[in-house]
Amino acid sequence: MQLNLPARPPFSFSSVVRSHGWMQLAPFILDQDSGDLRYAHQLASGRVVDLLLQAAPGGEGVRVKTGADLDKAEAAEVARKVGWMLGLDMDFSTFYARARRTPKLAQAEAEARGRVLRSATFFEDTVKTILTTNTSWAGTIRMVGTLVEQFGAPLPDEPERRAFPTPGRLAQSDVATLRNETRLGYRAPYVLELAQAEAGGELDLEAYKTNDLPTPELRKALLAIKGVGPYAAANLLMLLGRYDYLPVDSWALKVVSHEWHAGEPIDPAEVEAAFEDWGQWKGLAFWFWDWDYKWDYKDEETA
DNA sequence: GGTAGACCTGGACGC
DNA sequence: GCGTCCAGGTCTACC
Repeated sequence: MQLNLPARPPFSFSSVVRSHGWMQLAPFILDQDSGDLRYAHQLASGRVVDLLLQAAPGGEGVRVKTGADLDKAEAAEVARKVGWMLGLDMDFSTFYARARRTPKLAQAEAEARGRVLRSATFFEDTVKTILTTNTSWAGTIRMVGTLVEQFGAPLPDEPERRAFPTPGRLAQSDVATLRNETRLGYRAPYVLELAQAEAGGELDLEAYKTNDLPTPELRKALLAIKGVGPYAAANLLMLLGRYDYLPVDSWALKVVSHEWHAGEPIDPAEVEAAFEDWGQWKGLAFWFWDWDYKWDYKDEETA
């Protein structure tokens, strides 16, 4: 079965996929040669499907292929989820108008930068974000991979590949297993607590995708999640399309320091100050800035 | 409100 | 091979 989904121009499938490191995290698999992205996903019905995402001919959208025969409701769910993951209808025209006048962002529109790859559910993105904190990128890849391997539902025709675990499945686990076998370390209780809250209905992360709370209030709600601090909240807000806060981590301190402070140690306030006048586009300007300092997470992975 | 120390893991390094 | 140190954000207790 095949779906062709249009995107608001400008759109580049490759730009979205390579917007950050998510395509290296299970259950995503990126084919480096073709640029195609595979994603195992468990639908609301419980069925696990393999989605092959690729640039549509002409580059104006995305083509979704799956070996599964989807009924009407399942096809609509896949279209909705993929639309969210790739931000197909997002509009960056205001950002581009400003970026055109900024040499370090001059290519943003031509390269269709702005969209960042997201997981199918905000629960998945929240867990993944917690697993990026206080560890190396290789550690994040390992933890997410093990979590999917141990708790994800398998694809019927390819059982070694699994979907990201549902909150309900993770909620049935326990801290000792997550800590010692999944090797999440001290993050184990955070992930378990999050899964239990989501599965029990005390939390509805999926609703965060569409709610219209002012960003500071949404941030406050995210900060109330154990394991989510200022960096993780800003990262999650970016994934929700809110760019008013910067995800200041050690990488941010490094690139800003080399860009404007001759490599001298700086504090988070100086990172914020560097992008203060970008207002609601702060996060995007920061994320797609053409830094002088070229180190990024990929260096660590291939080191 | 600000700060110090603890939390885990894996990699680098010295022996 | 073993032990030690360090980097990576967040939480909690304390001032």
